[in-house]
Amino acid sequence: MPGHHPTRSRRAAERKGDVRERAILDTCEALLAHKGYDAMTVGDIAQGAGITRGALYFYYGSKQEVVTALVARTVEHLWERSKATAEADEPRRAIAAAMQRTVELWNEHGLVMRTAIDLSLTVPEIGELWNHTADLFIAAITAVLERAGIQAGTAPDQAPAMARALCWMIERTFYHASQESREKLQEASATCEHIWLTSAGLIT
Amino acid sequence: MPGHHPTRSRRAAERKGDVRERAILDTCEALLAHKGYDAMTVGDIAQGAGITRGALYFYYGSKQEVVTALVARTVEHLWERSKATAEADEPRRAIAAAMQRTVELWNEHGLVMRTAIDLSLTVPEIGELWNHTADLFIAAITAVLERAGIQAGTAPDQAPAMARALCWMIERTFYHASQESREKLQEASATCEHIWLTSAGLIT
DNA sequence: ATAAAACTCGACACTGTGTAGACTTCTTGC
DNA sequence: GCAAGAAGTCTACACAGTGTCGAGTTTTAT
Repeated sequence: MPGHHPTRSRRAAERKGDVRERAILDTCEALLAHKGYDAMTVGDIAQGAGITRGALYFYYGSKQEVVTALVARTVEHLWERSKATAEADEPRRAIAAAMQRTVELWNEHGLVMRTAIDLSLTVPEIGELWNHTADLFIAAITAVLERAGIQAGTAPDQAPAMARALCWMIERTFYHASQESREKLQEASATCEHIWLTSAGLIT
Repeated sequence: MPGHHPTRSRRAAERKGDVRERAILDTCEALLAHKGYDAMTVGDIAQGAGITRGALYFYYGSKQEVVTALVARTVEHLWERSKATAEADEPRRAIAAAMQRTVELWNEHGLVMRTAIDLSLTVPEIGELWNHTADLFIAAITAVLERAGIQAGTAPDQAPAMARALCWMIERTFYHASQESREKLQEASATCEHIWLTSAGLIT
């Protein structure tokens, strides 16, 4: 998204602009925390990053672009973190592990994730980013369900459709719980895990 | 929310202002459909309702107030519609009925409901309206779960917590599906119903 | 018929956005 | 070590949308 770096030479580690870019994103994240997206102006971001509005527009073309970059940075971290999924595990264990990892992700990045969800509709690029992320999770859930004996297929009571619904359940439940406290998040996780297990036929 | 009607006499059926108010809300709903909340300006709304911006501010203090009123109108309709719930029915039948009714609600009011959800965070009044609505649904789901034999209590695998998660699952799944098509909505409904039944222990 | 209310309008001040152009500071090839 | 150009920074401006004000017009009740 940073628009103006046509040729970045091979050894110029840490240009001044890279530091600024990071400062902008960090400031944006901080502001998001106590002002919220709407209240936060690009002037605020610039000031927080120690530059003027004009200078900020050198790096990002708009407020939306800044936030999009922030979401992209975070989401990238999510993927990184989730790549190491113990896919080949026994279903019950896989589910527990997945839920635990998700709790950690929301504890660390809840704020940005909530913002991403909120802006999915209005900022198409963020929507795409978030949908892609959701699809990864849905695929993972589908895999576990199938390994637990749920039929693969496109009917509403078969693995992919159920995985989609379960994914949205987790997203939404965590979205709300992460606004409250870490304890609520942990409880919410237990509830979601229970429903997931039941749906997979792993609890009578 | 219409701020300036200190005394409305008892028989004055259909003041001019009432008609305007309705026109404003209708226009707002229409604009929401093809422009979206952000793109829609209060000038647009006023123009659509056949008055000037200045006149609109006589009825509503801001764009947010207009949309809040629209959401309130719709949500009131939801409650109306849901009061007639066949609470005393056999669980399986109650679940099927509830899901069918929910599909109808989303078919009719999907747009406003989606907007309400999107604005829940940024507009506290809408958030409250929507949370209250959700609580009604959660209570209804809890009742069904308990009648199906799920323990009442506050633990993560007991009725209220599960009802909450199921409610968010339905909300989110319908939110996405209603953006696509009526067919998707129907399928999504089937999936949610299946998970609900399973969680209630009504499907092996 | 008249006074109060309900209602309407155009003009204004303010805030935030995004752009233009001039200026300074780094980098790099020679 | 020194030009040339890329990278970075700034002030000033034009513009769009919001919300307010005060002066008017219409409706309603008496």
